Amino acid sequence: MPSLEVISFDLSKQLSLNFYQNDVLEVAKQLLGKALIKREKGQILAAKIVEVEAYRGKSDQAAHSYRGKTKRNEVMFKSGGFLYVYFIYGIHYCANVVTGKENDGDAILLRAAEPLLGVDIMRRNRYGATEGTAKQIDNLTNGPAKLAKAFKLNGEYNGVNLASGDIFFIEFEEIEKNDICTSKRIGISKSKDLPWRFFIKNNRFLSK
DNA sequence: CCACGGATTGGCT
DNA sequence: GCCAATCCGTGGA
Repeated sequence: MPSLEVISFDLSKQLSLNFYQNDVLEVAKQLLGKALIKREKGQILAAKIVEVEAYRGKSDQAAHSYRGKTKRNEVMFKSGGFLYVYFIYGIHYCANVVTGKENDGDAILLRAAEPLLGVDIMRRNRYGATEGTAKQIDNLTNGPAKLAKAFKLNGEYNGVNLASGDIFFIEFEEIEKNDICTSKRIGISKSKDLPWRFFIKNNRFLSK
């Protein structure tokens, strides 16, 4: 893991829409090692994606899109390259990347990431201005709702274009094929046996 | 119309 | 390990 001081970012390596417009399982694996970037009030937030889950509109009963388009899930039916943010358990937001073609209903849940830049802002977003630096960096973005909160990805960001705004992904780190692990998805009750969770082996920032 | 439960988290026993 | 928090989309009556 590179130290924070020597990381250099090439924001011109922003991924374009065609990156997202492929099969959801392919894009999910390719998203590992990419950096999620958000410009927030002139500052840069960045985190390396270390864990994701794929959801597929057709054939996956756990997908919000499985029963067809509704007001809530309509963004999932766009073509790849949009952000789908949903509200869950009355408290939390979770952020997804829409993939594939229009009306596929496929998306990738961002489950965990490794903070790279803007850690103090992430802390503030997660814990409020008063809690400062006491909280450990490990707990900032190691879960889907934690990541969404650290990046302040709430309902206002549902439907934003990942190739033409202040939120996008860039090339960051190539992940060895042997370091990409697969498992069943977490926390669902339907289609629970599909092996559509992907994560970087032994990474310290995986969800708990 | 109403009841149910969810792609989670954090605090308490 | 267990469970409350707290909203709202969805599905059955």
